[in-house]
Amino acid sequence: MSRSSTSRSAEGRRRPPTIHDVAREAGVSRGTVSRVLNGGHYVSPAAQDAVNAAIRKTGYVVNRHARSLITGRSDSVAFLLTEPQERFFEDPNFNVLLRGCTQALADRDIPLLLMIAGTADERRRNLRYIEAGHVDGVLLVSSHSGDPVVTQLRRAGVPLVACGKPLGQTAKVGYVAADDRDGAREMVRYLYASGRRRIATVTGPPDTPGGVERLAGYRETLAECGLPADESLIVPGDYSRASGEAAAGLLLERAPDVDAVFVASDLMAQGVLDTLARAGRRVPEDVAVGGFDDSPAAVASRPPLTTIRQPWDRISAEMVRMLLARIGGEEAAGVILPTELVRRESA
Amino acid sequence: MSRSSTSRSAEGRRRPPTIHDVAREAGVSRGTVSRVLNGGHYVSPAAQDAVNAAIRKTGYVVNRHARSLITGRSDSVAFLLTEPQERFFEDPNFNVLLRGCTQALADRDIPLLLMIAGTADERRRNLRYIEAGHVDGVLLVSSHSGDPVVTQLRRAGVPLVACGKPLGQTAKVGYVAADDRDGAREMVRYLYASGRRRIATVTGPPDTPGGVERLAGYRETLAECGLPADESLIVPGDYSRASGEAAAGLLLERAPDVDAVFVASDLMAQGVLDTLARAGRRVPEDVAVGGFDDSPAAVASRPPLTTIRQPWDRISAEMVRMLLARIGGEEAAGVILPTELVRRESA
DNA sequence: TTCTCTACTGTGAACGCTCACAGAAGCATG
DNA sequence: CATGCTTCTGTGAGCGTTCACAGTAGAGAA
Repeated sequence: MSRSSTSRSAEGRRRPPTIHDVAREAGVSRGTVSRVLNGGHYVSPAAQDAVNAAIRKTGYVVNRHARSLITGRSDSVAFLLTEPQERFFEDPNFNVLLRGCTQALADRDIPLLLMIAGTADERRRNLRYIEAGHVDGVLLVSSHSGDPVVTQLRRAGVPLVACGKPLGQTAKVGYVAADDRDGAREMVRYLYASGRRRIATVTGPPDTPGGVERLAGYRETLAECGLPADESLIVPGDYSRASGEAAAGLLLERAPDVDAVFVASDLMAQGVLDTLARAGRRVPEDVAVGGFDDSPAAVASRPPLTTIRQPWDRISAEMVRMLLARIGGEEAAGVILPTELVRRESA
Repeated sequence: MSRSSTSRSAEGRRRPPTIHDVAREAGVSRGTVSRVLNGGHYVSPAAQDAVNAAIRKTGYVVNRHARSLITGRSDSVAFLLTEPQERFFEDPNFNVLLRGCTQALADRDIPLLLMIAGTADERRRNLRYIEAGHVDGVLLVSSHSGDPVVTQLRRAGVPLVACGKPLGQTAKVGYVAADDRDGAREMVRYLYASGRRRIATVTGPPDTPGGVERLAGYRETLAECGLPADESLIVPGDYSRASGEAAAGLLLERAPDVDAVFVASDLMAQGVLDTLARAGRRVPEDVAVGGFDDSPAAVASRPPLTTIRQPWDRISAEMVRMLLARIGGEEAAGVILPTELVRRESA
């Protein structure tokens, strides 16, 4: 009555081989095959070889559903993107990050589930999915602080690693971030060293780590260099190109004698360049412009942007490493990675 | 010996409720709960309500591993990206596509697994994963033709929907594409209608659908309009900005009297604009420039680019719809969606 | 010899679900 | 009153794996 060994239906996919087929082929029991599959401890070399040969011969691939059912692990992780919907997708940094994480996970044979939770409804749905244990951990990319997702996932006990230092409760939340403050310091120091004395800044939103830390670095360095703290030189932005344009306009009005601008993102810096060009200021002769991110836009802009490189490849690799460690039971920790000044023509 | 009902460990996650817990809570059997979960056929209204209440009360979420183990379906699909590694991630079109697919799938509560197969090794690994039945279908984004992945997935009988018409064997492969040829036609017609008579083109690679079809549309329209077919007006590109710059340089050399260029991608069009600006040609007064894609770059470029909009939102929605239909047993089909001319300042 | 220890192997029993089937109840038809 | 149909419900089996446990064989020690 039951189907014959290695049966296949006439049309369609053949029934994939099970651990049982492999065991029969190798002349051992299911248990031994399972042991080979899971590290090969307490397996004789002969059995080991027989099983491996049988796996090759049958084309066996483990059924992850069956495995997950019993182990309680899913061997997959979520890449969860919350908040500002399409914003992230336009951000070149995000691409690099997603790509890096996918790669790092693939190396460990772990699939990545991409989740986008723009609306509250999507957030609820994704949260339910995650809390149901369908993934072992979450890589969280959330721009703004006070994200309710963080709190909920923490409460549910789901291993979590965030990109960028969460501004609120950081306990029990692992994170990997670039050294925003030090990057800002380096840029402002560089502008100062090249002779600039009226150094302005265009900031990011005050509820993002980058908005806070880069501004802090700017302030510290001015003080270090003995320059006066002039609030009219500090203009807020929201990371968008348009806000960079507007900020530069405001700046030229308030402080026409400005000779350098440290802009908290490359995208905004492009807007600043546009406004400066329209106002007839030459870059870098009249005004030096420094960006942040080293996005592709930095190379494409005219003139090419001197900027601070964020080590996205290292960030993604570290996020994955940390998440897997957390899944393995390790405690939460924070890692801050160094940035690097990239000199181009704008400063 | 066994754990008490709804047991929870002191620390860590509590044991999630099973279908059994729900059944007990609702005073019905597992079977009835299962029926409610799967459409509610042959369930009395009273039982229906009791089960739904019990689900809410217990916070039950179906264990997809257990379900998949028996149904043989995984209720997840792969988004498979093959070939040119980071190229795609720099392409804004790709972002929109990925986002659209994630969204469309999320609406149906189906997770998307992101797979990147740049190297042959990654291709092999991902293929093994897919063929093992870990996903129900594949959304394939592959730029170049003759992709071995297509053949292998077809042979394995995995439901497959490609983005863009596969140039090779199209039988049994579903695809969704923009109407490249008609888009090109519309642009060239528009250039002609605005009085241009020396209309050049910068093409995409000849092994991509966009490279072939957009060129064909260009040729057809010139003939229609009674303009001579002048091969010196056709310059090859590879979709990159740099290749656009180079192509425009070559073009100005070969045909200095050119008064319009239809460029097969916005990115290349930006390169063309750069070269034209350096050569002192005004756009659109001296030379009109038309792009293709309507990427964010089209708005950002100076002057803003007249271009052909690809309906990425509809493409992604249709890809998902078609894939699910194929998983449901429907035959492969091809869908071609209309493009749209977007008038800005460059033409 | 006998015992213990180690290295290895096989065997049920789960994991949480769906599916097929059997059966019960209600109602109309012969 | 039996028969059939429809609607609904519960039950046992089994999906493919891992895990705990029981067992075997061989080596070395007493």
